Amino acid sequence: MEINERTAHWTQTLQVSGYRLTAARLSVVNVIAASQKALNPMDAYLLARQECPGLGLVTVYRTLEKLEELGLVVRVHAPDGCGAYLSAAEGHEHLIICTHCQRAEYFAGDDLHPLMDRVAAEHGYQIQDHWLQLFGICPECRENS
Amino acid sequence: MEINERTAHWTQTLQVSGYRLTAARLSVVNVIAASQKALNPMDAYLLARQECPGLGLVTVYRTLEKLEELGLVVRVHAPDGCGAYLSAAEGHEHLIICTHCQRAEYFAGDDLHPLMDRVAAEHGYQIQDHWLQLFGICPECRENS
DNA sequence: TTTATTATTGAAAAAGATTATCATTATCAG
DNA sequence: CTGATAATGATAATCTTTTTCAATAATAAA
Repeated sequence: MEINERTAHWTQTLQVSGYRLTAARLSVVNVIAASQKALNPMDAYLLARQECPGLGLVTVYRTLEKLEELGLVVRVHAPDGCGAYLSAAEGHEHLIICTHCQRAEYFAGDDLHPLMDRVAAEHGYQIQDHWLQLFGICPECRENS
Repeated sequence: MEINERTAHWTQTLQVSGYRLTAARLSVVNVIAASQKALNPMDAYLLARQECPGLGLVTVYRTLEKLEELGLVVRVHAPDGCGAYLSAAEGHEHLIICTHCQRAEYFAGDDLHPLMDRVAAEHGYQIQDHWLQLFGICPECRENS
C-alpha cells in the first residue's frame, strides 16, 4: 500500500472509531505508517517529535495501543526485543525481519493449515494463531558491513 | 528426554563449563527441567523456593541466563509475554504453546528450508534463524473450561 | 581433612520500560 | 462560537530486570 494511502486509511479509521485527530496522534501515525522498520515507542517518539515538538512519550504509547487495537499496526517480537511496532499486513502474511536495522517485510508463505491441522490432531491442541518469522540481514545492512 | 536424565545432563554441563553446583542453582534447574510449561522468572522462583527456601529472585534470573547461554533452555516468546523459559528441544523443532497455561510442546514441522531459500532470494535477506510457533488451547485447559 | 581461592549468593539499590493520575488544553458536534 | 469531553503532557507510580557489594559456600590444592 502507498504511504499516503495508508495514512489516509489510518486517520479515517481513527475518526470513524470515534477518536479525535490531534497533531500529536497524527505525528505518530505518520511516522509508523511511513516506516519500513519496526519501531519501538522511543524510536517513534524521537522521529515524531520532529513533526510535533511538544509530543510526549506517553502519547506515543497510547497511540500505538489504539492503532494495534484497530488492527492497523502489529507488535513485532524478535530475539532482541518485543516492543516494536510495524504497519499491519493486508491479509495474514509472515514476516522477515532484519536483526540489524529492524527492517521488516511480509511474505506470503506456504499454506500452513495442513501442518496446523496435523499438529492440532497429534497434540490435541485447539489452534488459535500462529507465527512464522524469519530473521536475517537485509540487503542494505549486508552492504554496510 | 527423561526428567532425571535431563537434570543430570544440565548439572553436568554446568559443572563442565566451570560453574559451581549450588543448592540455589540446582533448585532452579530442577524446576525448569521438570516443567512442561514455560516458566517466567517469578514462576520459577516461587516453585524453586519450595526446594530452596532462602532462594533469591536474582539468582533465578542469573541461573536462567546461564542455562540459556549453554543452550539448555530457550526463551519463549508469546503474544502475552516474552520472559518465559522452557527446556530446549533436541535438535531444531517448532513450538506449540497453550495460551492459557503455557504448556508447550515441540513438534517436527515441514522442512522450511525451501521456503526460507525462496524468501531469501526474493527479498535479498541472508537468513539466520526462524521461528514457527503455534498458539492454542491444550487438551487439559479445554476440559477445564 | 583443612585451608585458600574465588564463584555465587541474597539484599538492597538502581535502571528501564510501561502504566496510572490529573489538571490543562484542544477537538469537534451542535 | 461554545460547551462537552477526549486527549495531552508532566509527574508519579509500577513492574521487570540489572547492578552493586559484603557475606557465604563450593571447589581445588595442600
